[in-house]
Amino acid sequence: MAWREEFRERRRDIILEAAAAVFAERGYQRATMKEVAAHAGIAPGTIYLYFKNKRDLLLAIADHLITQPVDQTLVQLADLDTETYIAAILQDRLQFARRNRAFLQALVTEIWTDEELRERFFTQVIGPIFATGARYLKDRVAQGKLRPCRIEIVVPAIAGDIIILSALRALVPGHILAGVSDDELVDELTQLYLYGLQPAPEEEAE
Amino acid sequence: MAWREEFRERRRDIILEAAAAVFAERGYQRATMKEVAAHAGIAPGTIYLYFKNKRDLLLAIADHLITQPVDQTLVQLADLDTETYIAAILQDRLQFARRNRAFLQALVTEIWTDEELRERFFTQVIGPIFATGARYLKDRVAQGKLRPCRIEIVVPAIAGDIIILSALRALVPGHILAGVSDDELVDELTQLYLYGLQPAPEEEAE
DNA sequence: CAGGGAACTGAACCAGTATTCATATCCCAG
DNA sequence: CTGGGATATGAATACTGGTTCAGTTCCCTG
Repeated sequence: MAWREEFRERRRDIILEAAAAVFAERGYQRATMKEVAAHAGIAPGTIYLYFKNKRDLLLAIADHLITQPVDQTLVQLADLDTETYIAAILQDRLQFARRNRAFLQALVTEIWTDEELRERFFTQVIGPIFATGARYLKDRVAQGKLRPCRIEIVVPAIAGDIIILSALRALVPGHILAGVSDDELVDELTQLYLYGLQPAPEEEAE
Repeated sequence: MAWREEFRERRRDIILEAAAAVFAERGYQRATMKEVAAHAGIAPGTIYLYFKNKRDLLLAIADHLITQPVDQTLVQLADLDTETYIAAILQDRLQFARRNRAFLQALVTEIWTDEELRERFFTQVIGPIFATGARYLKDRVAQGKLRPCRIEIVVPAIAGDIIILSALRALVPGHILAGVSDDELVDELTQLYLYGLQPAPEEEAE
């Protein structure tokens, strides 16, 4: 009997992924239930056996992100030296963005105008990520390994930057960041955040 | 006779601003022409005497941003020292974002799913801004006043960061960047981009 | 003051779409 | 094989909202 449950669960996932794909492609508002159904290979009516309505589908997309195992990676890496750690964070954010591209983009189109969705997303998804970063940074500063800084500004700056840059790259591949790879992006930003734009002092050879 | 033209022009602006406000508030898709009309204090039909259709209204919003005088500020400031200049850029971007909040936010909701709009926005608005920044940075690097870096990454990083942070602040004032002022934001980011997170060498007292 | 053109109005139209539900299909237990 | 519960279907429904246009108002000109 239990396998029935599982089957149902799997089908729900299929619909959810189809919805994410279509919403990401066309935006939540202009995407139609018919399109979502077609993409999932089912009839429109079937969706309503798994989700209350269109909006419920959107909220489920948010929940999907929320309930994802939060990156233990970041916690485990806390002993690495700063440079490696920052690079690891950036790398990790990039991969998260890539793995969940459709889900994230589906949300992005609605976040700006949907109070409830925004609230959910920021407290449940973004908040914990920032908290992890903040904890690490605070430690390092306390140890004198990083200069004192306003952590509540620096953390969103770093985490936001990598996301926005990869979004830019994906969105307008022709112009901005054309032909820049993940690794190049991570390297350059790591340098920027660690050492800034100051020229290296003369006496310290590379 | 000419004053008639001018009157017409002014009314067009009123409608455009109303549209930007309503689109920003509700998002382009869910905003109705009736709402725009009400906000402008006219009848729905009247809008169509000034704009072809709803989409034309959106494109006009983009054009409004495009035809704004591009910041001579940035060009004029090119002789300042690096720290002042970067702070000035960030300040300038913040003010631009503030002045055009409604127009920008109206676009943001659609950019993700509208190829044409995205193309326009990035080539006409973002492109020139990046170009100015890139030119400056290149000069400085050539003069040895900044370390060599991949300019095509650093410029979007800096320009994007300040925008995303101010957007975050406006969007979720309760959580992220609660109570951080423009000046604090600019100061902290300037330090970050110039000097990074490295602790200051011991021998150099503040 | 009369005539006429320009600007404005908002009710009506119609295309598109979220949701429902009567019907069909599937699949297992008896 | 067969009855029936669960599942799926997609045409029909109801409604929303962009756009039109016949009628009205406004204001200038002669």
